[in-house]
Amino acid sequence: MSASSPTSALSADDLAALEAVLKALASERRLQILEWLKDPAAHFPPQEHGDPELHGACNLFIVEKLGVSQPAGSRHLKVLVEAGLVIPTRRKSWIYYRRDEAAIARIPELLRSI
Amino acid sequence: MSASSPTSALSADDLAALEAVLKALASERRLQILEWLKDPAAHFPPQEHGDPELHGACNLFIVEKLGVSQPAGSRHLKVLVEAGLVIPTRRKSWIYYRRDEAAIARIPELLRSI
DNA sequence: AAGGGACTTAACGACTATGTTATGTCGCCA
DNA sequence: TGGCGACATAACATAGTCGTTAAGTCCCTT
Repeated sequence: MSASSPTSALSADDLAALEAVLKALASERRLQILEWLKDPAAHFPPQEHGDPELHGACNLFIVEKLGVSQPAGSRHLKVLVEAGLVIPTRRKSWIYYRRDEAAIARIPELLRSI
Repeated sequence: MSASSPTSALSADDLAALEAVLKALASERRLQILEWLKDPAAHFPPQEHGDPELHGACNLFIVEKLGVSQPAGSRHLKVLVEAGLVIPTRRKSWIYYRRDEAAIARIPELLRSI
């Protein structure tokens, strides 16, 4: 995305890329996940393997806290991963998710050009 | 929305409100409209009534430039209005739309708390 | 007041999103 | 190595989005 100067015109490609990120974000469930992942240790049970600080929260914990079925929860996480907003870490037979703070921090900047 | 301090926790209400704005924005067509409305005079034909600078662009012009049917275009505009991102002005039998710059400027700030 | 132009509403179809349950796959551990 | 636990995939139902065409409403002009 060519977004750097605040008031520049946005190309069609810029708009499409923006739409993709916004679609991933435009879900209360997924916003909630991002919110929880700000502090995994505070929002999820202690994990035996996978440091909450380092690797984030386990798939199952997130799904359970969301209160939806396991496939539904996993799909939300997949959307966030594919949008580049969270980073998955496989460890043993679990998958941990943590925020990609750099990518998330870029979003307000992108929005400044709309 | 209680968003003011950058790293504060977001309430469920905050998340729902954010979702609403993001859903309105998560459309290439609507992003394109906002882009055009940055400079109506540059993107739309001259209008007899309704100053482009003051009142924005006419519904019909926007719809035509979008390249969709008139009801489809009007619905996109309605979404933007209901999200508080553009302001409609009725004049004669036309409706002009302009950006609500204050509301739009608030969005990146809101996104800083996710 | 009749007609036309601008927009809205209604009704429909296609596609996407989000949820479900059932079933697969696959790594770990006993 | 047999089985369980964690996650993925499949198949399906429902709801929302976005497009269409056809009517409806309503103001303006003549």
